[in-house]
Amino acid sequence: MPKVDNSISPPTAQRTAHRIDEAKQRFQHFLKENNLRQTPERFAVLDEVYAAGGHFDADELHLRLKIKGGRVSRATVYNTLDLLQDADLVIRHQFGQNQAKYEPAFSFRQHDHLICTDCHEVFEFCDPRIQGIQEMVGEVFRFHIQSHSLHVYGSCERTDCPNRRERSA
Amino acid sequence: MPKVDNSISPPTAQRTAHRIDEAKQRFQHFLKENNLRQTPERFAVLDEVYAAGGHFDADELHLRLKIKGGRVSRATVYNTLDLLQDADLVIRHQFGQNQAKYEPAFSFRQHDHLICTDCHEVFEFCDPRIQGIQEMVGEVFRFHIQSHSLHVYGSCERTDCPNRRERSA
DNA sequence: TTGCATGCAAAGCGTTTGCAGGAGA
DNA sequence: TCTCCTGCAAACGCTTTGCATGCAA
Repeated sequence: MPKVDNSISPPTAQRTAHRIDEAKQRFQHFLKENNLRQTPERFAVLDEVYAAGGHFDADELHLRLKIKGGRVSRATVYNTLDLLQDADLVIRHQFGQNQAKYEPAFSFRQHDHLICTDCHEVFEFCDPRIQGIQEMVGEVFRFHIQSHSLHVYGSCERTDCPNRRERSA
Repeated sequence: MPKVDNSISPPTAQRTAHRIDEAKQRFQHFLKENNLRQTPERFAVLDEVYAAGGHFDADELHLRLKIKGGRVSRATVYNTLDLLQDADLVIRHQFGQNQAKYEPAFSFRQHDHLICTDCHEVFEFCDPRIQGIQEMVGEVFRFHIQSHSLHVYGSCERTDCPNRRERSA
């Protein structure tokens, strides 16, 4: 019986809306705390981050904002993503060379990533043992541990795997 | 009693020499196999990679080669590092945004990395539990697992920690 | 002799920065 | 009003590419 858990359920529309509200409040609070301005651009970025949910990169986000009619510049997208990181509202992952991705931080729980080397699709999993490893490393090296990133790379075994679709591309 | 192991012993001069020989043979074999040319530049890069040992980035390596009087271009350094990766003679790690580092692959054993967020120094550790996690993730998602990277980030607890020296820089 | 490998410099890519204009507070 | 924030474009750092020359086979 594997301890690895891949039962991260997808969000319902209701839960998504609630998450956005929660995130918005937290961002407002963060901006006020730090004497930063509440601009429409910043909230547009936050909305888009939480509306879409999954993993995305900065340029994807910029494009989505453009399509929705907003006129938020690339610089502002990057700037706001930094703020959201500081506010613990998004997490940044470096999946490889020139493959930085972000995801909303109000996730259902802490998780790690499995990346398909064929199509770069990202899956999530949880394993409680990682917490233990992290704690022990901190003890042994006398480090104050802030975070970890575990990326497992591989390719799907099933020939009909949907994430093979982009293989030829 | 922690299972985490940080007893990776440093190489002796003798062992280093042996490792270089082994690596050189393997590289020769690899080049022949793939109908690639055995150029002095390629072996100069290999030598320098194994002579220094630890983690390094492409530009550091290029600089070291320049200092030693060689005239290997940046392009060739990158090209050769790619070949060495294909030959399983170096491993590339992406420790963060614009922080790609390489290390010789004939290491003493498989290990993961602890990165100081103050000075970016990299420490190595081993934990057998990671192997188990990797296998289970492969099973659950039906993936053929190729590799993993576990990076733990934190800062040292001791005020006299040597890796704080660059903190002000 | 043949064509792969090299050095150089220019281009590429994602990200950051500088600056003038615009809008929160 | 007074800054901070924004958009734009140019700069940035690392890496890759194009092209003429050089050298391994």
